[in-house]
Amino acid sequence: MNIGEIAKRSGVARSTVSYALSGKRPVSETTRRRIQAVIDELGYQPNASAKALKEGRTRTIGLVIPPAGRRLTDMQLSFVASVVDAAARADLDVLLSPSGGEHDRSFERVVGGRRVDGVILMEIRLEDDRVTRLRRSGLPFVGIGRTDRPDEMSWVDLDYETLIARCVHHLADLGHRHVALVNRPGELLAAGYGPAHRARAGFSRAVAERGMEGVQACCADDARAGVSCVGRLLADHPGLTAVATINEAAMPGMYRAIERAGLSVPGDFSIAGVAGRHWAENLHPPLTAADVPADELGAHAVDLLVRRIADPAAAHHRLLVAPPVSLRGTTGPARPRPSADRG
Amino acid sequence: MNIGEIAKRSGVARSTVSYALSGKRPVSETTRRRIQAVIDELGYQPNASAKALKEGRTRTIGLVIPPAGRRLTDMQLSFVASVVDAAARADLDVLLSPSGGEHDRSFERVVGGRRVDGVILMEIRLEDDRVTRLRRSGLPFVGIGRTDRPDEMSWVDLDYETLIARCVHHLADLGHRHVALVNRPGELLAAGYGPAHRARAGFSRAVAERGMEGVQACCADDARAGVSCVGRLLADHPGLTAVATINEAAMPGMYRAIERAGLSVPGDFSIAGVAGRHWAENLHPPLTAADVPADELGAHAVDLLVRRIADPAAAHHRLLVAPPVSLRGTTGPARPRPSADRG
DNA sequence: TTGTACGCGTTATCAT
DNA sequence: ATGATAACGCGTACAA
Repeated sequence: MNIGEIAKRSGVARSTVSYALSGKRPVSETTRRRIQAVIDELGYQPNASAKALKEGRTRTIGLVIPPAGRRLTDMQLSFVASVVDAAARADLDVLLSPSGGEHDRSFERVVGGRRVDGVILMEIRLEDDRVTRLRRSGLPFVGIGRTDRPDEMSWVDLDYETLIARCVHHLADLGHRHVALVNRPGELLAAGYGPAHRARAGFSRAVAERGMEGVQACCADDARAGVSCVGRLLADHPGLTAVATINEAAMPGMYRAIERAGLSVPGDFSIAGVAGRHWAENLHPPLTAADVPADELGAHAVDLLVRRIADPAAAHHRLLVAPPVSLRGTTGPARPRPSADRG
Repeated sequence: MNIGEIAKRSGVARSTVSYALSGKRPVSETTRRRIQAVIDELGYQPNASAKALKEGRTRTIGLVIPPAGRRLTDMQLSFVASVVDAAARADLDVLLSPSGGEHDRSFERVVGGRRVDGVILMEIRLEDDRVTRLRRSGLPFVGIGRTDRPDEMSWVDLDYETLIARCVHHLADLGHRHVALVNRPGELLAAGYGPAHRARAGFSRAVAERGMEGVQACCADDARAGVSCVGRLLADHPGLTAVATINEAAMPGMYRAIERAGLSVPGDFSIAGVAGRHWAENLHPPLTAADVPADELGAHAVDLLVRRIADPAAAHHRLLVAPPVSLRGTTGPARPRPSADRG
């Protein structure tokens, strides 16, 4: 079913069908209705490829997500969901590209083949080849996250530095003197993943400001790693009474390790973190955490991208959010650990 | 950068460039290298729309996911992730369409505009307009889930009926005499959502076979609903000692309700369910559940779809899986409930 | 190897 | 207001 067929059956010219659909030239009501009747009958829809080829835009955006194999965290999934929803509201389709590096085939197809009008990039590193590649390509893009040159691109991001600092201050206010940061995986930190670095910085700063003792640990993104990571922290630091963390996926394991050590939360040990609201609420007990507004962030990213597509030369926009810490069930006054002789 | 430009700079015809890239006609090694040099220098990649227009295929598959607003369950997200990964391995891109009904704009764009070579459909209902629409369109498609006419399409699915029956039998073996089924939301059941209906059937059958007393409840897909649903079940049925469930998202709430009733798991009360392995393991205590192999199912769906695209006339294929129940920490011998006078 | 028609929708032009 | 015609976007594949 193509436009020529519709024209033939309606007894009009191809161009008339096109104009009837686009309204870019007046078409009499009678012919318009006749054409529409045929279209409805045959269920015609213009070929998206032909349209894209002619118009030079695809009405599709690319969403670059962390690559295969690695399991996405709840927060990342929330971003994906919110981007897809926001795009659908703007009548944009979303093409997913699970790509980590610049030379990923999927990434190259999406960026190089003009399959999309713009790209939303997730899990950005401080230095990121994909950002370089996208800038070189001239394709509009928006980061969920940012590089170490934040003024050179549009982005939305969480202020992990502030958030972790707030967690530490909250714990300090409760009397905790010895806290740990459970960070994202060491590979990510080594690869220059921004949130991991910024969480570090915020933690170090806050700990110094409050004259506390702080330890940092990296932890893989899963429950098992959370168990061993916190298990080790508890064993190595008898004075430790609290943990701050940005590692969502490890949280269930962290709870387990604390329980296995014979400690209760929040009676003997406190946890504060950064997580999506649902995730924090589903933990048991519910986690005191800065609630990440993934929905708004994703929607905002789409919004920025749509604007950038409309005017690629416009100034860059940024949005850095630092949601407040919601007090739930996992932080309480510091109490020396039962088996801790020193600390 | 288009193929004409490459041809000009290489001093050859456009078609020669095309043949040099596709290898569908011999091109002398010297010219091939000259062309390649120009391509590398300019970073040329063929325009995907033009290619799709000419070839009649997009090398893209559509993935229809549950629509906006409703939060996707962990299992649904696992399906999405596995489909995207499997597609990437096959060098296929994935276009996401968050659509519930047939008249969804996004759905129509994807199906009607020939934007994709095939479609994977999630959360299928026993009678599903989208299936009708897809069949009418002639576009190859594969279901993750199936309608009540399972022989008319290709699909992969979980055998919820068997799985829930197994959970019930497991509970019966442990001496439980009075169990409840916590199903998916009532709207889904009313809308004819297959898994909800099949879970019902499996539950009723197994309960009858073992001469048990069974109650059924629908529950929204979130923890809060889980709390109130199980809270009500516990209050209304003093003899109840176990729950079987397919409602992942409600599970954390179910745990909470049981705890609030002063019962321990699995000492006083047992839970068995159907869930992704990660989800089951992350619960506290880890859930005894049939571990849904979402990765394999998603990959298999992509595989079926690829085959269907290659040969749309081929016979339909199906895959019904019933993974075994992994015993974890939530089921134990039946024990009359502390406050239960009758039972 | 080259020239060219084709896939399909859009839009400008000239004419009615 | 509408028709007829053709150019265009870009890659592919057949005939020459």
